[in-house]
Amino acid sequence: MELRPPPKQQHHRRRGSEEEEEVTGMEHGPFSLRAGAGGFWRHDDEGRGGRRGEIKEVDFFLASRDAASWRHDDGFRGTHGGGGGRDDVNIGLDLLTTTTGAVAGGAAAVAGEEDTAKNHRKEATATATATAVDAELRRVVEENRRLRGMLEELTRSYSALYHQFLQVTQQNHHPHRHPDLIMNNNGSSLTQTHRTAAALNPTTTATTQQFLEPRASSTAQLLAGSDAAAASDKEAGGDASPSSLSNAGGNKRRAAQDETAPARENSEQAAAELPCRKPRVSVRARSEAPMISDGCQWRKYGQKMAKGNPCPRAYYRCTMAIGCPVRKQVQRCADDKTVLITTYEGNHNHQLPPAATTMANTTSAAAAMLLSGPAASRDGGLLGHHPAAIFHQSFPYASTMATLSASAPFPTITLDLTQTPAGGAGSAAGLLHALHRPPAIHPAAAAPAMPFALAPQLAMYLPQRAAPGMLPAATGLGTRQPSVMETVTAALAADPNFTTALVAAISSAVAGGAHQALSTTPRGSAGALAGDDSGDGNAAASASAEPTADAPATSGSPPRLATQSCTTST
DNA sequence: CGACTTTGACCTGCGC
DNA sequence: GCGCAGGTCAAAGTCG
Repeated sequence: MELRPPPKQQHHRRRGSEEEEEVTGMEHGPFSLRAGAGGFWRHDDEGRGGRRGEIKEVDFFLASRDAASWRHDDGFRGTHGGGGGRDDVNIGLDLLTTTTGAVAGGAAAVAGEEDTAKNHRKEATATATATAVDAELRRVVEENRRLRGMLEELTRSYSALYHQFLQVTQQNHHPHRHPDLIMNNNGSSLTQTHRTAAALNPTTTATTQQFLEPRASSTAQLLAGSDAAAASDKEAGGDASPSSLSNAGGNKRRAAQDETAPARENSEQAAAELPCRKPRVSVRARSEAPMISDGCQWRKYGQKMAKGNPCPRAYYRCTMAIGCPVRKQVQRCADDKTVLITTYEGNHNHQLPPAATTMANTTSAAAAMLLSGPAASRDGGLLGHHPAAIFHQSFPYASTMATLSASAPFPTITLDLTQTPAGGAGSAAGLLHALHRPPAIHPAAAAPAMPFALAPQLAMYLPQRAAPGMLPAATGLGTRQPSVMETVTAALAADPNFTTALVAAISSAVAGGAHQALSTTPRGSAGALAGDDSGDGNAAASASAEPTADAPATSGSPPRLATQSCTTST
């Protein structure tokens, strides 16, 4: 019998003062949980008469309307913020201007010496203020410079480790290389293999994953060999055997998957369908809320106590479409309970709402980045449009945030967004700087024949360019889609926490190609996804990047979308 | 009544 | 083969 925390159901169900108190406490957490900004959960609370006062989710992509009150609070942001179309100005300059105006007015109105002295004092005060602001600005810039240096060092270390990893992986898997892999390899390096293959055919992402999955290659070899049939039966859950029909759990799931692909034409397809081959993307974020809002609708189907962690792990299944295979696990970090670890597995078989798209793009792009390697972005040619390349071009700073674990049962890419540098604003500014270079992405987006089409998430940012097939609901809203910069700065304004800003920044600008590349499945749903790329764009356009009540994520949202809870005991 | 959460039971994979 | 841990199912309970 497994360990379980004391029953929390009653506590969860009966809204009491302590729950509200918890909410109150969360408002002071690193994530802004105020309802006024139109968070994803807010739609549910207000629109569906949900449980008031209950905050079970923190919106990762809270594009706060509070951005209207957005202000530069440091000089560096001001340096890069102007490109977002904002007219923000340096506070210090404002103060000076105001004071100067007061001086002029006073001089005109009063000629007395006392007033003159007073004006001199005011002027002196204004000068001192300007000096202080200037000094602060210099300090921030200097701190930013220092952090950049640290970041570059980290990046170098990461690259070195990554290449070591590639070498080790190549040594481990070369004897068991999949036939298709060999065909694609052409004697070139592992990295190059993936680069070329991925650029030519997104489906080869699955092939690349074989390098990352120790069991995968051996399985593929088994399936490709003379024992393919037997191995296939075994690996597929033995759905042909009578005994397995009565089995619950994994066999049923595999049987269900086999229903969608009754006849496997080759070993690659069979191997790729195995659940164990799905890579996972784990996002670590600091949050007091029990679950981050990623835009999708999730239904909790289980909760377990994981060994070595006092906090239970919750299992969620995507309910935005029937049969969507995507699942996620939510668990608090054992070491730091403020860190929420959300692990995604599988690929959506439906269009995603914008918020979900951003998260999917973020994780997928990070995964693509890691799968293809940091060197990929520096390549020209085919790889110039590889999602990883885009990710790198857009986020040269991001490589240090993501790690890949090949030791886990699943190839798991971890996006660690919990590490807030001391000069977070400086690093954020680096991202802002990166985001300020949209041409790195737009050309690829504009080319329909690219390995992946226009990133839907990005499409809505393109000026003068309506996403093809934009839903009337979107166009009818008449709301201006925020620019990348605005999204980032709005997030910064909504929540000074760096991780939040980071997520918003990455999510807003990562091209959808990465999503497509990684979401491509060998079953053909990939084709649907690829074909629906513009559909994603529709989805992205159908609702504003700001999840507001005006633009619900989906028309068919279950009533309790916002009240999904993860009862993580602490 | 439907949608959702909770939770005990069950299944599978893996290590010993 | 056994035990453990992870993952999932499905009945029961809850809520609007």
